[in-house]
Amino acid sequence: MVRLNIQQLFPTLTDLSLIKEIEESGISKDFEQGEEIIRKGQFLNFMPLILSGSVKVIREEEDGREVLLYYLEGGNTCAMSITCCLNSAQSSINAIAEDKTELLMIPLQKSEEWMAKYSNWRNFILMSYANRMEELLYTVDSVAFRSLDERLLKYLEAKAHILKKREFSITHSEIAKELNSSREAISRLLKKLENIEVVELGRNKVKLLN
DNA sequence: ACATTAATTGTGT
DNA sequence: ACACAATTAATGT
Repeated sequence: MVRLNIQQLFPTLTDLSLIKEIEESGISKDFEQGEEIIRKGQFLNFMPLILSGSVKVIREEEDGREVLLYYLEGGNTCAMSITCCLNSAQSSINAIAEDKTELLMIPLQKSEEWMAKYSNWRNFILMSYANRMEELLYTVDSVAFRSLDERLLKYLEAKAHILKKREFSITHSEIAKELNSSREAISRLLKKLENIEVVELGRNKVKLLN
């Protein structure tokens, strides 16, 4: 059943002997919602493939400020871990399970071995790297050029997409933290959105309408 | 059921 | 951004 998952989730991995190797050396690991997967400063000795659930990738400052970089879902891999693994550097980001999440940990040596051995694997890594880069550019310019209300709406939509839910239990200050804004600003914008009938609010609750 | 308290949200400056 | 008010949920009595 792992094989089925891998073929469905990672359609570019067609080489059967590669899939067999992945099955053999991948270690599956479960994370509960909210659990830390990778901490800033940690050394990585594996490459995580996401089988199910979703992961949010956060950039965090020492003073507690943070920005949401992007979400990863089933079929993705963490691009940061690639950079990190190549030069055995410390992680520069935090990754948190946004949902109940299942990962397949690929030992670093295996990944390197497969890079040389399977063009499938090499392309997969390259492509996911390129995709993440794209996502990242998108968030960079939304931070740089978009107003906070646009960002808030995008944030909610991205969250809805990733969690496959339109209603979240989250507080205004948690949202503010992820967008690196203030709680008051978010409260006020959310209320505007509520008046425009775009969202419905409650304590610990934001619901996207439409 | 009611009172107390803590957390979350609202508002004016 | 700050200070404080208001509201809501959780908990104890």
